[in-house]
Parts: sequence; structure tokens; C-alpha cells
Amino acid sequence: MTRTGNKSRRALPKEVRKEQLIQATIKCIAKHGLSGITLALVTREAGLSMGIANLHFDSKEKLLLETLQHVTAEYAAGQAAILESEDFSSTGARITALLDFDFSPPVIEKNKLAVWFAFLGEAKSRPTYQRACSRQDSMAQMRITELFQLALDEAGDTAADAALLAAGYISLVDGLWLNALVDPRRLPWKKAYRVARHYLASAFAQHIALDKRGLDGM
Amino acid sequence: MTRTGNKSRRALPKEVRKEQLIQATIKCIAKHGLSGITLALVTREAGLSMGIANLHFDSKEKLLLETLQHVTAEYAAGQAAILESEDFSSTGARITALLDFDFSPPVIEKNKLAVWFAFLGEAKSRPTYQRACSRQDSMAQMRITELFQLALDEAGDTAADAALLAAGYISLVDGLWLNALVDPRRLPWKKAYRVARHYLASAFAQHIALDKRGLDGM
DNA sequence: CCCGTGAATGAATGGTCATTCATTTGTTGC
DNA sequence: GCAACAAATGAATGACCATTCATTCACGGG
Repeated sequence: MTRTGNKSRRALPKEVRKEQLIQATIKCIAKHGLSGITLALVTREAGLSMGIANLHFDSKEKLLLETLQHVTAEYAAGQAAILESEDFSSTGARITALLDFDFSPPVIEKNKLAVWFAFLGEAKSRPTYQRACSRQDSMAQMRITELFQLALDEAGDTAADAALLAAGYISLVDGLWLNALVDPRRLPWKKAYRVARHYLASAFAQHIALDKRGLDGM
Repeated sequence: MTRTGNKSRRALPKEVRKEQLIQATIKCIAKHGLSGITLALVTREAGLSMGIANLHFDSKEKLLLETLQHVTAEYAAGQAAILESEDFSSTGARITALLDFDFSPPVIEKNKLAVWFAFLGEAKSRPTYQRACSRQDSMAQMRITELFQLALDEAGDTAADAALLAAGYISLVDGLWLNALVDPRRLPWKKAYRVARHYLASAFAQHIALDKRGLDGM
């Protein structure tokens, strides 16, 4: 229940209400799953009335889609900031930043990951979801490949395949997120982080040290 | 439509009907997703009448659960056969067999993977699904860790961490399956296979060659 | 202070779907 | 053949839920 003490209803700008409903939707998907979600649950979670979801989003389907886009856009923005920033002193620092970002608290937050995988699980049967998931991924994969190629060039490594390494990193992180989310006892977040770091360290030995213990704040 | 020409109904043993319904459920989940599935769709796909699902499974929920168990058990059996077989000439051959199995046609079949990830996507909000998914995974992870430890011992490698490598391999394969399933154009199966092979080759250089081109039958 | 505007409400509506069960139909033992 | 039994059917039932909309209410301009 999110009600912050208000007893009387108040008119608020559309954007505030939409954000409020999207946050409630994220919580509800995490708690009840995509097939258990109802507008009654979402609006109750938001402390609002039944009809409000359709008022601001026209339909349940559009609310779900905007919720997915909200989550993916947030991740894409953070990642793009790292891939495009001018502030990194070295390629190794940039790759490390990418890794740390992928396991930072806002990214591995339980509810958001739950939303992400809930939609992915339905993606192949719903082209709309599939497009929302893939949209920015293609571009990210290209940029990560370029970054990895740069690291290989700096190391004089002509044998390794940057595209293969990038595809592997992306899939590895997806798999780690999924396993840590579903059963954190079998795969604790700290261990997941170390696995990903090890993957990068063995591909870019000159840029990334193996032993640095990160993620201590978890 | 699966009707194989029969026009009149026929009484068949319980097990045959259950199998028939589970196969139809797999197809329907792949086509419509977990939140779009209905008993009408499943029974129509099976060429049977509406009431038959409840007759043999008591409820929709139990049908879904048995379908999940069917898919996981099939995978677990194939994997266990490799991990326990006495017939491998070397540790390297066993690891290679594990890899080839993970990307063999029956395992990467679109419909089965779709079922697997559909349930995983709902797993954190449904303890029943979570248990069905995790049940055998813990044991598999232990056995794979032992296998990897054996390979490290044989290579005289005392620095590497078998548990970390096993967790990484399992998550990597999950991530590769997911990405190849959702968008095979961005990650073709052949490339996914090469990524996984590369992961193992860099961990077990003495046991697994990098360049062998597998998966030509795809 | 009092409207006019539009945000918000929630009871009512209609559609979808799991589940039930009376009936039909095939099978098996005699 | 013929009961007796079990499997299978699908129309009927009732629960649940997205969506609608008449009504209520808060706010700002005059």
C-alpha cells in the first residue's frame, strides 16, 4: 500500500499519475506474475480507484507495455552513459564500469528484474513485447562489440573474436540475473558478479584484474 | 490440429491421453504464452473436447505443472545420462558431450524452450514453479562442478575455481538459449554454440579445442 | 464566492474462461 | 450379443475481470 497519508483525492498532472501507476504495476508483476496481474490489484497498490488505469493508459495492455518500456529505457540509459562517456581514462576502466553497472543495486533490483524476465518469458508469443525487448539491444550489442574490439587491439590480440565475446558477455549476464533472481541461495549476487568478472578477466587479461573483490556493498 | 484422421472418439488409457494433452499444452504455451493459454485452446489443439483436461488433470493448474515437469525431467534425464555414463574415454570427451547435448536439436527445440522460459518468468511469484525449476538443478550443478574439478586436477590447474566455472557455464547456457530463442537473427544457434564452446575451451584448454566447428547439422 | 473544467471514482456491464455433470458412446468380460 | 463399466463429450454454470460512464469532487479564474 503506497498511500502516503492522503485521505481526500487530489487532481495531479497526468505524468505523475502515470509514473505512480507504472511503479505499482512493477510491484504487482513481481508479486503476482504477468498472468496473475489485474487492474484491481494495480490500482489498489497505487491507492487509487479502479477506473484510473484505463483513464490514463486506455487499456491494460498499454499499461503493461509502457511498464516494460519504462524498465528497459532506464537500463539502456545507464548503459549508454557508460558506453558514450568521454570521462574514462582507459578501455579497462570503461569495461569495468560496464560490469559494475550490470550488478549495481538499481539494475539488479528484484522487482525490476522480475518484470524484465516476466515479459521475456512471453516475448516469443507476443511480437509487441519482443520488439520492446530487442529494440535497443541490437545497438547495445554493436557498441559493446566495438568496445571489446578496442580492448583487443590495445592488447595486440588478433586471434580473439570481439563479436563472440560481446554476445557471450550479454548472454552470461542475462543468465546470471535469471539464476540469481530465481534462486539467490544457489547463486548469490556476489558470486554472480565474480563469474561475470572472471569472464571479462580471462578475455581481457591486460585490462581487468581477476582478484579485485567488488560488490562489497551487497 | 493433431487429429490423425479419426472421426469417432475412442477410449484410450489414461497415460496416452495425458501425454497427448501435455504435448498440446507445450504447443499452446509456445504459441500463446502462459497468460494467453486456455483449456479451450489446448483441447482443440489436441482434437479433444473441453472437459477432458479436467477429467485427467483435475485442474488447469495441475496440467500446467505436469507440463513443466515433463519438460524439465526430459532435460534432466539426458544430462544425467552424460554425467553418469561410464563410457567416456576422457574428461574432455564428457565435457564436450555435455556441451553438444545442451545445443542438440531436442534440447533447443523452440517449443520446449518457450515453455521453460515462460515458467521461469513466473517463477519468483509462484513458489510451485520455482520448486519445479530448481529441484534438479541443484544436483546438476554439483555434478558439473565435480566434473570441472576433475578436469582442473588433470590439468594441474590449482588456481581456477570449479564451482565458479560451473555456475558460469550453467548461466551462460541459459542466457544463450534465451537470447537465441527471443531473437535468432541477433544470436543464431550456431553462434550461441560457438560462444559456449569458447567459454569451455578457455577454461579447459587442455581438454577442449577451440576451433572444432560443431553444430553443422543446424 | 461561485462556476466551469477536467481529474477521479466505483458500481454496473458484458465477455471470457475454468469447472461441472448429465448424457452419449465405445470397450470388456461373460 | 449384452450388460456393466469407463471414457469422452460439450452445454450450462458461476466466478472473475477489463472496461464504461454517470456522478462526485477539487481547483483556478473571474
